[in-house]
Amino acid sequence: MKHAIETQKSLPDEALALGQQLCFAVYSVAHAFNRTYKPLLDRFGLTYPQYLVLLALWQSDGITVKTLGTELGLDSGTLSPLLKRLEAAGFVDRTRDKSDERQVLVSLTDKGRDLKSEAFGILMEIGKATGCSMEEAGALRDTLTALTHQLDASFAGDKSG
Amino acid sequence: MKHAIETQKSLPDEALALGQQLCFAVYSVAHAFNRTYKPLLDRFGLTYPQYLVLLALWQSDGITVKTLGTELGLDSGTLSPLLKRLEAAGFVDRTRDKSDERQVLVSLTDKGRDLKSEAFGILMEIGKATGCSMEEAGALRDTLTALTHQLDASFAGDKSG
DNA sequence: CAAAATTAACTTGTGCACAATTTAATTTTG
DNA sequence: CAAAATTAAATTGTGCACAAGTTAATTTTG
Repeated sequence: MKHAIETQKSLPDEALALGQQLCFAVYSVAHAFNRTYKPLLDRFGLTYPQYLVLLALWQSDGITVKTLGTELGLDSGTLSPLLKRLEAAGFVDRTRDKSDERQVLVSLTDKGRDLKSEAFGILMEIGKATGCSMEEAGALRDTLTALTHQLDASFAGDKSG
Repeated sequence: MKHAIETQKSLPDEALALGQQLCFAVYSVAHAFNRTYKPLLDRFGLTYPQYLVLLALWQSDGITVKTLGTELGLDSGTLSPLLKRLEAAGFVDRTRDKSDERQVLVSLTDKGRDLKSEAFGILMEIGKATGCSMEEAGALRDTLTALTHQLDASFAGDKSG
């Protein structure tokens, strides 16, 4: 009697297959990117999330942990220990904001700034590994960004409405 | 000599912006899916990776840890503790394979099998949250799956050649 | 202005994810 | 057939990711 007369419209069994799921395709490609980045970042002693933090800082140095978190979609529970490790490795400095002692300003050291020139090389390697043209990559990126916003909106919608 | 003559073409600074990166779009949508699944899975006391394991088992019950790992792209270092938790929660059983004592067979309990009927509802909720038609979702899934294979192939290619 | 509410960062605890190592079983080879 | 190589799981150690709770600074309000 288990899955019974079931779902009427009766989604076929294969609808549940891993290979059918968009979420699993996303999950898998995220891991694949991680694997691809790893050897490139290992040379600098960086993890992928640490590299994302540097990408953010190369665009706007000296921002708060909060701002960094907003850009990356991470909270301080993730960022605090990560930034400590980046500081220990000599890539960033963390200083209390004099005008608001609650905040901590994250800024690049010389070592952190210097690494930026290497990032262009990493970018090219990754671009090559994807096998995508700039246009394809850009289109896919925009599709995924839109999907992220759609999912976040649905999520927020569930809480209130 | 690596990427050598290189930056000649001189990628502009904005090429490094987070919003420009395909990898960051992937990273972000993966987290967005996680957030969307969380309230749906919390009701059953499941995490998202645990749910993926059940999806695999609903298609083919009684497989080895190794086979499960191949399907999910995970190793025993991740799966062993995860499966222990799934067993403790009563969703699966783990038994040594009599014909090859190295292997452990993972099979669904009644409780684990029963949960399958709920999965169709989760599928629908997620589908709704993505705001995609079946066709759009399928096309995006196929694009991402192809990209995963491309990245894995580049990765493997780096090690040998 | 003082009490209450809010905010930013940090801390604690749980659960992936993965590299590296260990242990035990099986297979290959000499 | 025994030694060597391989294989499957599990274990250990590091680093995210996130919920929940803490602390200290700031802002809001009565």
